[in-house]
Amino acid sequence: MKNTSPHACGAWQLLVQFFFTQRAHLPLLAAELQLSPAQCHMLHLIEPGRPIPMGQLAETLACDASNVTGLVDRLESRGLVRRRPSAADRRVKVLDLTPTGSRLRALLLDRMTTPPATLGRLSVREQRTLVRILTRLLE
Amino acid sequence: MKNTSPHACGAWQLLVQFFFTQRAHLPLLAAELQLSPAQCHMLHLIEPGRPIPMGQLAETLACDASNVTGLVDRLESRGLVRRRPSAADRRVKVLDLTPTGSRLRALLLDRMTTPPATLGRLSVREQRTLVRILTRLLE
DNA sequence: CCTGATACTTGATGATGTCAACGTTTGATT
DNA sequence: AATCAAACGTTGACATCATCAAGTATCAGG
Repeated sequence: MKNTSPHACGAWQLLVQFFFTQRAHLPLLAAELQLSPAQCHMLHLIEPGRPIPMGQLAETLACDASNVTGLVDRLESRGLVRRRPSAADRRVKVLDLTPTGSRLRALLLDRMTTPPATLGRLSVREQRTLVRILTRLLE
Repeated sequence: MKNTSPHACGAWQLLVQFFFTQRAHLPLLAAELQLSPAQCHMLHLIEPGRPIPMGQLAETLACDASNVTGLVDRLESRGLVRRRPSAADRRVKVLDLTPTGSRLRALLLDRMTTPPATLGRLSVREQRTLVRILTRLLE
């Protein structure tokens, strides 16, 4: 099958390599913002002005719902997030960023998406190619 | 500065996106092998036949040394890893995979590096380009 | 109404991760 | 040679992350 061509495997291995590298860097980056890696992941998923049900977070994180409860408890106690009952279904609670949370999220994304020096080694043309390919890859 | 060109930022944002997606998938993949995400990370770092000091693992994982102690305790109690005193320096303990650990690691890497269907959407030429670019990116 | 399913919470438990303190070993200084 | 500071790994205390089982409240269909 075409998915297991040598080049496809090689590319994916490199992406996995990248994943583990980032996984090791995240705790350091998170600590600078007084956050844990899990909280960074949460903050990344809650877009400002786009309230999201807790259940959907649990599904995206592929974790138990009770885990989300605890994570939101801590984020809420720090004033980063608000819990609101949904108007449509009073079982679901919808999360939204507070202004503080929104600012912290922006800071986090800024730190995370500031490209490392190694990206400067690519030509602009290669950078554009990389964007095009990754876009197709991630849908 | 050239690092913050729009294309470089865009590319890095996509890679961060990829990172969080994988971060959500890892627990599921790990559970199939009766491992935790952290244990997967450890196993990924210990190459068969290449003993590695615990301190080096702590540095690569950017975590406290005592954390490595606990992780290795569990891996060792499951017979995946061996602790040996280093001949050169009796303070350091060197880790090596057992045959069982080596097999499990191979299984893990196989699952992780099996490219998803979306990679099939790229042409072979694009796959090759991706490999070339990522290689430069990750050193 | 019931009844079952869904959404979230709670409590118990284990794994992950940090910090401070400790014992051992090492290397350099004196 | 004796000492002393630094390095390596371990231990214990503690917070967080994560799962499971059980519970409460709400919804939707019969």
